[in-house]
Amino acid sequence: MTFDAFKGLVNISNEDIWRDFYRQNKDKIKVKKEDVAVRNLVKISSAALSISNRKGFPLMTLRDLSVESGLSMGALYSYFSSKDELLDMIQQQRMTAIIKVFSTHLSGIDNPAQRLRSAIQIHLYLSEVMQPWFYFSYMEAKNLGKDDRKKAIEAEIFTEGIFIDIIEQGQKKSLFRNVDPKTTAAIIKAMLQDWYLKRWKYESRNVSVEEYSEVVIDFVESYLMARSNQTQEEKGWT
Amino acid sequence: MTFDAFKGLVNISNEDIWRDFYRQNKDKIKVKKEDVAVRNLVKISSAALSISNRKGFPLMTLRDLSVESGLSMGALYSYFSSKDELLDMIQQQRMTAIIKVFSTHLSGIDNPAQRLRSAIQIHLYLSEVMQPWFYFSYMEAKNLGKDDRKKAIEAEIFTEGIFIDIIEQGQKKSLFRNVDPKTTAAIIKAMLQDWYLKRWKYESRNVSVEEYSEVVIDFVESYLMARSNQTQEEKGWT
DNA sequence: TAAAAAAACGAGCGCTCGCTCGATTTTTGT
DNA sequence: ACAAAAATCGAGCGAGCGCTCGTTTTTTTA
Repeated sequence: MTFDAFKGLVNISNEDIWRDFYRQNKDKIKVKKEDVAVRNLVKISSAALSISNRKGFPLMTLRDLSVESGLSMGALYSYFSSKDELLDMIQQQRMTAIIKVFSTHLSGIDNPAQRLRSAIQIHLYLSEVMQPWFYFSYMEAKNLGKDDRKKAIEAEIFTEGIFIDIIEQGQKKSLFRNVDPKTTAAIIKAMLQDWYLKRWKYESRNVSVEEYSEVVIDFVESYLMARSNQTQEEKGWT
Repeated sequence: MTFDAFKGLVNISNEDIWRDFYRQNKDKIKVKKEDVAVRNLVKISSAALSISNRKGFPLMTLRDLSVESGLSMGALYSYFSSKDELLDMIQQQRMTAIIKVFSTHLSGIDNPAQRLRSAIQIHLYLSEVMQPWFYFSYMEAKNLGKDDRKKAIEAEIFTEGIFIDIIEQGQKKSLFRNVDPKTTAAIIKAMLQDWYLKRWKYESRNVSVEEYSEVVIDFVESYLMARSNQTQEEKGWT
């Protein structure tokens, strides 16, 4: 699947995401009219992500946010009750989106090899569509309260778990060699994260998300398919 | 080389590092006696890294630092002239150490395959010895001023450049297949960084730095040695 | 051992932060 | 068109920040 095709499919518009959020949190949000609330939630989250990716969430002041979002201090506090709650809101939205997209796009793919390729591609494409959110969640994870830190770790474990399962399935069917599934999955995650953490690098080198995706898949397949009975002498490594 | 052997060899004690720093910055530091200055610089940097790794540098107050280091506010300002300068000091020290250790341990190794293994191992072992520094530098990079941000990017490019060179050498000698050296090096870096960024994960799974090192080397060798004329049908991937 | 030099001290300054709330503007219902 | 309801406004608050500097304590010198 090309990235453009994926983008059309998921169509995770900020508006949809925040409309859902608003409906689930009508009691907390002081603004009564849905359209007004959704419009401003989109403005607020966009501004918050933009500023945070520039200087980090702790250094973002609510006055910054007020200017960038075009809302007054008071108006901002109609949508959240503290700066920490704003942080929670953004984290929560990202995790919901990840789980939703993964379960949608992986269902029906049974072959472990194909499942692996798809999972890598989905993760990369998703992080490309929602780059600021991914970057934000990763970099600000340690500023969360302990409840939310636990949630962030669960999210890390969730996506890693997808890869662990796939690798174990492939090993059971003797498609992959017997490497440690957990460490392998951890390394795959590291590769996927680099895409949104070092975007400046790949952008300056004109590496597209499709190209990066191919390299990662090739990397992982090479590792999982390497002939384990091949000695180092045969490889010419010594 | 085992990790313990490496640890004995480098012996980068905080004291040595800060003694060098003190001698190079006598003019800026108000304390005249070397032993007193070095002792306190060690205390300050240790405390700063400890607090920062807990809550991040921006959220660390100088009162926190005062309590944890055992020095008064005034005493702290005998060693640096602003919180930003403290950040610079720590960054600067890390980069000096990296360059020093790499050039020492890679000189004399000519075979690209062996050089690759050594470079991976050195990077992992070094980040293990200096974990708080590595973690700190990575996470606080975007809070630097633009001059120092440039330095941080240069450091990223420096280590990546080591791997790019090795890969190109290996390709020239036809030991490695013709993959893109830059993207490959970037992915190797991502693997190496995961070790110090997600230490909690590997610790809880009882993965040692030696074990992780073996997996990364295996991963990278598999990729660089994969037979490019092998079709997907042969691999059984379809 | 007492004067001088060095180091450490910490209350307090000016400032910015997160957040509040009475005043004001905009939208809605009739 | 106008009153009621909803939404927005932004000056101002107390807390806590980075940082200073007159004072005190410790160490060195002779």
